[in-house]
Amino acid sequence: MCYGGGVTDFDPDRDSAAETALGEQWRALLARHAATSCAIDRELGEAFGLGVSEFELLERLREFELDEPGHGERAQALANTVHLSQSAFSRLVARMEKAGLVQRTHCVDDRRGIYIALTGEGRERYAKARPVHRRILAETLGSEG
Amino acid sequence: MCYGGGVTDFDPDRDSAAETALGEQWRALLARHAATSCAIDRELGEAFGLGVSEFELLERLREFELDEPGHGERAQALANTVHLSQSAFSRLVARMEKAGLVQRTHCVDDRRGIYIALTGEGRERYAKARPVHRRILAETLGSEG
DNA sequence: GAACGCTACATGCATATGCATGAGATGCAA
DNA sequence: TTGCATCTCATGCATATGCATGTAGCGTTC
Repeated sequence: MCYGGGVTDFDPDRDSAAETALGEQWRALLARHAATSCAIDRELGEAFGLGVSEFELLERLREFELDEPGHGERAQALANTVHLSQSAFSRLVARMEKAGLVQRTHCVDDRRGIYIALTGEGRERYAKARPVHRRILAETLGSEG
Repeated sequence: MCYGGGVTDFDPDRDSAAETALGEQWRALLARHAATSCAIDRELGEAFGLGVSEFELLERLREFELDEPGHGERAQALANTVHLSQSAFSRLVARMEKAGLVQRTHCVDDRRGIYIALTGEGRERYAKARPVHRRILAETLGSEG
């Protein structure tokens, strides 16, 4: 009889149960990420000229600012929080400085580093964009458990 | 005394509890997505010349193929599954055809549409890449709950 | 203090992406 | 049949990204 196959069967075209679960988790993550970041890019882009990365950076800067009002934050400390390569982060900051949302200043104690700080315009733009951002999160993440 | 503030206080710089939860969920999603897709791009890129989108397309094609061996799948049906714009999807298929992984054929019943099918090389590449992909998912998604 | 390695950020280059548009095919209406 | 709207995929263009590299400043060793 066929006894003996059971759970030890191996089919190279089939995942194990654990693999299947992870695969579904990954697909769900991809779908959510696409839907949400797409909506953010579209709505915040149209209304405020911001993308996902731009908004994230504004938000981190605002948090740092509330936490410790000062001269801004080191670039290195911020780069990790927005999931960009060092070069992409450098350009992101350059774009946003050009747009008047942030300001770069060289550190006095270590002239290799730079501080990045919100401008008034950046603070204002973030305040306006935040409700929209939160609404999008509620719409795209809230209903799906 | 300060009685009377309580839960009705509104601070434009603070989220409600629900907003905070969604915000954290979104940041976690961003972090996981970045870590996982980054690892996939790096490892599958080095070993097999595949990125996240390339692997996803191979996987969908393989699934369709196992489900119903035939002439391939309509482009339109696949485009939605990989979270790309129509133009990006078109170019993805073009790249992969050039690399010998898939094959495009015009539909006979509707000559506007195309069928996309795995080649032998595509099937083989997918079979080799899949264990690596699954391992990365286990490493980046498995441990984080 | 000169030379060396290391760190922090900027930039050249190749590429993947999205939007707008183009090109070909279909179907329907007059 | 002709004309027109629609559909499916491809392509021009602008831009964001990553990798490799460049540039400037720091620290250490001799």
